[in-house]
Amino acid sequence: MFSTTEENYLKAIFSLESNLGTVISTNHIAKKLETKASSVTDMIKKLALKNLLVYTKYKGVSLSSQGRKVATSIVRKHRLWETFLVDKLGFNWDEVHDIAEQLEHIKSDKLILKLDSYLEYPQSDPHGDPIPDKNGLIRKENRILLSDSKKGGEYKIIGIKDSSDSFLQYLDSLKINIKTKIKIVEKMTYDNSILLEINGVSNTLSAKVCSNLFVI
Amino acid sequence: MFSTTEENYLKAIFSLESNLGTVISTNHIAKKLETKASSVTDMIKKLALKNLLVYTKYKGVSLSSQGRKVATSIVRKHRLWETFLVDKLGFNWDEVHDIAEQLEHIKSDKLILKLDSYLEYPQSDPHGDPIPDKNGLIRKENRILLSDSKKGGEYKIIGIKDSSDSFLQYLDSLKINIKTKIKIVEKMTYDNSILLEINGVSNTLSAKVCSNLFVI
DNA sequence: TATTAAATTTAGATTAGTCTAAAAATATTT
DNA sequence: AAATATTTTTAGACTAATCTAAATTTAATA
Repeated sequence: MFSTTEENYLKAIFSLESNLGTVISTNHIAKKLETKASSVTDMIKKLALKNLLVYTKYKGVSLSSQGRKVATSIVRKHRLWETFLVDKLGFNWDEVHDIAEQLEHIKSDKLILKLDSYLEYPQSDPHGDPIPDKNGLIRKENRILLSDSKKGGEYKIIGIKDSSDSFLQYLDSLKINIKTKIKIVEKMTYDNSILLEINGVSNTLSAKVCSNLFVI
Repeated sequence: MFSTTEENYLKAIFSLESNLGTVISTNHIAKKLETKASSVTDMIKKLALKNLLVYTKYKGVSLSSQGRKVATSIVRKHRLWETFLVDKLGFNWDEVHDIAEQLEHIKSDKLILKLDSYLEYPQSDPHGDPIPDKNGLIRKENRILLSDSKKGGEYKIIGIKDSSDSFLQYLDSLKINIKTKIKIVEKMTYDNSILLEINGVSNTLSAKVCSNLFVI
């Protein structure tokens, strides 16, 4: 149906739309996919022709409902495969992105149905990101950033904003994981760092770390 | 390292060499891959340049040890994935070929190590074909064709020669599977069909079926 | 062995995806 | 509002893999 490249463009545009909430420019996509603006122009013309996105010259693109459907189905596959790699094969959460990036393009609806069932219909992937359902619907938690937490409050880590390998490894060293429970001991106004307690152990997290952790 | 297309050529040549035991001609490969001879010439030139096979103009090709290594690693991945699809995801044995055909090209050594371990180091795939080990070594059973069995003998089905969907489905209808035990009641000289017993039930298998089943 | 048939290779074209460099449009700044 | 900077698009070229049609080599046959 669609080439791997086409799927990657749709996924990238979907991700940009979700984060920026605006029409997406050629340069945005080029940066995201580490390619040249001219290549992007070529591809978005092609995707527009297939009615996967709406494109106005010099004005950027936005996904059509059909394009969004394709994009979310790729995201669904990516997150199901990541869950499989961690939960079943025993990979660490910082090792699975590149492999899932390949697996997400395998063409077989039945495979994904069976994988979903085998994993017992997970709601979120190893980084806490929600797994879209068969119809592309993405449940949204009323999560907040750890940086917006309140002193004295008790929270649970439920998502990672920056899922880079280095950040995930740093979280490992801090014994912070999805579902880890924390208590806010103090919020430092000087540098916006937070003093908190994890399993009875005190620790200080920098402002940068706090703005990349979702809690509930 | 290698493109999906290159890998498919190497796999096809490996399969042809295993079956024919000769130097492989351009036309052989073209037929196997359902492509044109001219395309094959282009690709084998390229593979020869990479030292994956030995090519003499107009005389055909044979895999180099390096090429054989790549080919067996693809076969290994294919058969491990087929095993996963049947044993873990619950696919029927006639449904897995096309999906494994895609999965075999996923690039990650660690993934295959972990998959192998997760499947508990299987020796053969759902069709009874041996799974090459990490070094590309393929254990060979001293199996025979059912057509070469002896009257009165007791055997076990251990492999399928023609793994086409339709044959596999026909075997399903006969309740014949890998590991099924059979007893040869009579060998009909007239049409080379065989009368046998499966779990106490008598059945006649045609010469064609018997020449596509491996037993031990 | 000369002729015909079959297999193989070459030449040139095509498609998908990418790139560089130049042109055109839009944004920003003075 | 004019000049400059940035973004975007176009034009033309490149690579990988494929194809058709023609040319060449090898095999088969009379």
